[in-house]
Amino acid sequence: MATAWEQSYLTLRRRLADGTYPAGSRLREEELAAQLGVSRTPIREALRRLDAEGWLRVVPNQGAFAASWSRQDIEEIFDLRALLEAHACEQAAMRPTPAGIAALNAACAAGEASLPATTLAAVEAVSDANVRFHQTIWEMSGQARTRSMLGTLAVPPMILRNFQHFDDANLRRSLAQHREMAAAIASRNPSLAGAVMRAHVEAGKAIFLAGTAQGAAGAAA
Amino acid sequence: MATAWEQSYLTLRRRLADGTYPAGSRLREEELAAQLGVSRTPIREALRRLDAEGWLRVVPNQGAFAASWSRQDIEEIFDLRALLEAHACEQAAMRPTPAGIAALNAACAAGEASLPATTLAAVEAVSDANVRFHQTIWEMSGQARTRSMLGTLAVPPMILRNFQHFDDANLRRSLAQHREMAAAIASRNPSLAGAVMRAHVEAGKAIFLAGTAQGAAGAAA
DNA sequence: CCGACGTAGTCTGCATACAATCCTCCCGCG
DNA sequence: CGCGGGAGGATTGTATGCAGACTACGTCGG
Repeated sequence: MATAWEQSYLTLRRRLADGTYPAGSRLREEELAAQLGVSRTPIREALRRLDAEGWLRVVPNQGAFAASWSRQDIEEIFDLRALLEAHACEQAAMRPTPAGIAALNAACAAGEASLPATTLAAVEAVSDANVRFHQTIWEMSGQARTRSMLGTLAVPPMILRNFQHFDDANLRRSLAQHREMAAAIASRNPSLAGAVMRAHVEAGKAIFLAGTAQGAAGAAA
Repeated sequence: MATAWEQSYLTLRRRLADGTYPAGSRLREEELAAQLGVSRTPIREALRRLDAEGWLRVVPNQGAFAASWSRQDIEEIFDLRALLEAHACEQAAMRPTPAGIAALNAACAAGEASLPATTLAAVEAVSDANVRFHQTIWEMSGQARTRSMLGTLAVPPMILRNFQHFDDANLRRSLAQHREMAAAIASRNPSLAGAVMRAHVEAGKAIFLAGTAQGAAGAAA
């Protein structure tokens, strides 16, 4: 078993992602400690890291508050994802590994196997495959900082939420782009791979912004 | 006065930047606590944050080790800087403020006033003006995550070290590029501003890599 | 002589206790 | 009735103590 603060960090991050703690809500240390069965010390260390990564905001003497995302935040996050994911994709295409390519194709196949995504479980399956695809590219890029930065951009929860807005055509287009990227990486074509990724993320941004047109994006659970 | 852990964080970060703690060296909690006049608790919280930001690496049950940068790390950092700084520069050029433009011009003037940079103090003065220029652009961009990500890329220490390698011609070219960017931002020309910034960072990368040609970049104090 | 094991020492991980700060609510005053 | 001030409670900030893990060194066996 890993350290208590690391476990707490992972648990809290997952809960922040899935909406267990709504945006803007206050997280009390003692309560979290009781829930996770540890003392306040490791909880505090986990909160410091979550603060550094933008999952929440710690105000001195006031406590931790779950982050909420405004429309401007959403746009910035997608813009940064477009930059960083394209960068990672180009790097991955410069040195593809057989294992990496196999993982990409496996993620593609897993996503396609869940179509048509008519149930929530199927949507989650596609989402999982999607996350695995992107994370595999991050790994293949060999860029440690790029990977960790993408990890702090709340990418997985955003992908999951976004998939609620995808219709069947969007899902198929998204998966087709994954196949395109996998092929471009396998054939060592960085500029193509990067360009497809940029388009892929920009398309996701457009769908996300359309889906939350006038709704309060930050309040979504 | 801020909290003890925040003070400790700032102090330790400065020492990691200026080489007080050499790359790879081990940082013992009790020793740091004694040096900063606090207990181990705030020190530990500061270390967690420095770990999250990449300044050091905390290994469970073994302690914290000051980060060392390989040539590959340096390249990745400059590549990310090129992406993110250009992005910030474009955003700043979309909504320039009078105060921001004034700050940019002031930083330019301060840098130029220290030329020719024949003494170490003059080099540091130019470096300070340089850092202020870049940070002003980050502020003007209004992109909170972009700013914080750039902050984690060890940019200030890298700029300072890099300036040791600049000759007079390089310094003048660098400052001329700053003037170019300031003008492009003032005239609301995002693509020009972003392009100049990309070139600016790429030039810095080339000089840095040439300067540390076969030397151990990570070991540099 | 070299390698493996055991043990003492040191340091980190976590829990607990105490101090300081902030928020809330109530009371008094204008 | 509205507003300012203060006491109480709640919550965070910091210090300390103890237990567990790792390191280093010495010793024993091959």
